[in-house]
Amino acid sequence: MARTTGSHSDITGPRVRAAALKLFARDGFAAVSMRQIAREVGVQAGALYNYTPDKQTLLFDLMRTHMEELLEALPAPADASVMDRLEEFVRFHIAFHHERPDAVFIAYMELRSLEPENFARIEALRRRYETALEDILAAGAAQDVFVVADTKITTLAVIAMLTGVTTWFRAGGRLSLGAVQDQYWDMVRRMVTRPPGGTV
Amino acid sequence: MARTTGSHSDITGPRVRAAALKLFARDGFAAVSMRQIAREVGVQAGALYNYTPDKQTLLFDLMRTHMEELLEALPAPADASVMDRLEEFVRFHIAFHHERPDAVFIAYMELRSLEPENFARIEALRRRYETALEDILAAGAAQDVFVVADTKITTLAVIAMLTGVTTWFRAGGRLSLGAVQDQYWDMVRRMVTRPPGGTV
DNA sequence: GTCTATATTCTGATAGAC
DNA sequence: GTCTATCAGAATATAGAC
Repeated sequence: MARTTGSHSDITGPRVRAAALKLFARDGFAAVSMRQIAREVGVQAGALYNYTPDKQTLLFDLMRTHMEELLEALPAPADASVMDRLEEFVRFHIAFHHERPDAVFIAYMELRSLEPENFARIEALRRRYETALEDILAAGAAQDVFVVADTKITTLAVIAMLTGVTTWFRAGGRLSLGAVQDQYWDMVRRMVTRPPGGTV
Repeated sequence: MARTTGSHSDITGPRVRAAALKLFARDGFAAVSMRQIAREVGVQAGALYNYTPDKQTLLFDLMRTHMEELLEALPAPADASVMDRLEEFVRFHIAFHHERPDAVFIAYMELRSLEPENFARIEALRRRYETALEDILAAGAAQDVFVVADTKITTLAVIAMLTGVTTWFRAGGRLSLGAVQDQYWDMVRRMVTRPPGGTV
């Protein structure tokens, strides 16, 4: 119970964010109190305010950091074929989201907990990510490599499908990450292409 | 402000559930207070407890009702072809969920707000629904009509993809409900089949 | 069946000692 | 930088009048 004195700013800051990430993901932003976060970190509630001006900003910073890391890690448009670029996107999305289940969960479950200004900023980052996929689909459609009736709808459909993986996939289960990536790539590929010789 | 006396049990009960459904969907279970629900209905907070023993039960009843209605409306296994049964499922899912965006949203956003026993009961209903789709896919795979590497994964992928529609589709927008159903059915069909003559 | 009033607990956030 | 103590308000739920 002690821990009465000492400087821990370099350590405590990340621990506050880690605790908030874990608890927000498990119970939801509104259901988690600052005291719960403090207890998880091992400090008193008042000490949290050395690391965030308020609870809302704590949530926003978690979401913004996640989206920025996602965009930074996203493979840049290469001069590879559209088929290879799509495959790369699918595998990237599954792998990246698998490594950060809590952040992913928060990023699209807690959008409604954001105040309007913060919501707009996160939404803008999310759209940039969607656009990366939409660009690939549009390029493939233009080249007649993909059969896509509506690139916007297909973008949303593919992302919804891929993000759903995080709700059930756990390492060490029946399937390896690679096997899951293989299967989803197979489904996405068939979804947007028509094999040579097809009659429909 | 009056409304001081009178019997309204037949009217007020449904209005309490409607208000809770709306507010839970918009702000989340934990973020909505009983006072807010009461204000929406036009009664005092204490009066709500004539219609629900507590807030948790109110949420549970909303979710259970939704899942039961979903299962009841689900087309029964017919002796139609597996292809027709799959198409029927896809169109049904989109149409049914489109009619009840609030209930759908709550049903899979607020699972974590349920106490363990209630969670188990809702989860059981959800699994029955998934099984209906999985049965169709398994039957189609057995008949070599569908190409499905893993029926469980494909089931989850299709449901995630279809449910995602509710996050963006609004009647009166760019696309009609029928057009959306057509496009999703096209994507799902390609996802699980290989056209005759395909070489891969 | 709804009201008013209230018990009890918890909330986010701040002040000041160390 | 963390603690203790506290403020002001809101939370769920209940009791009893009408």
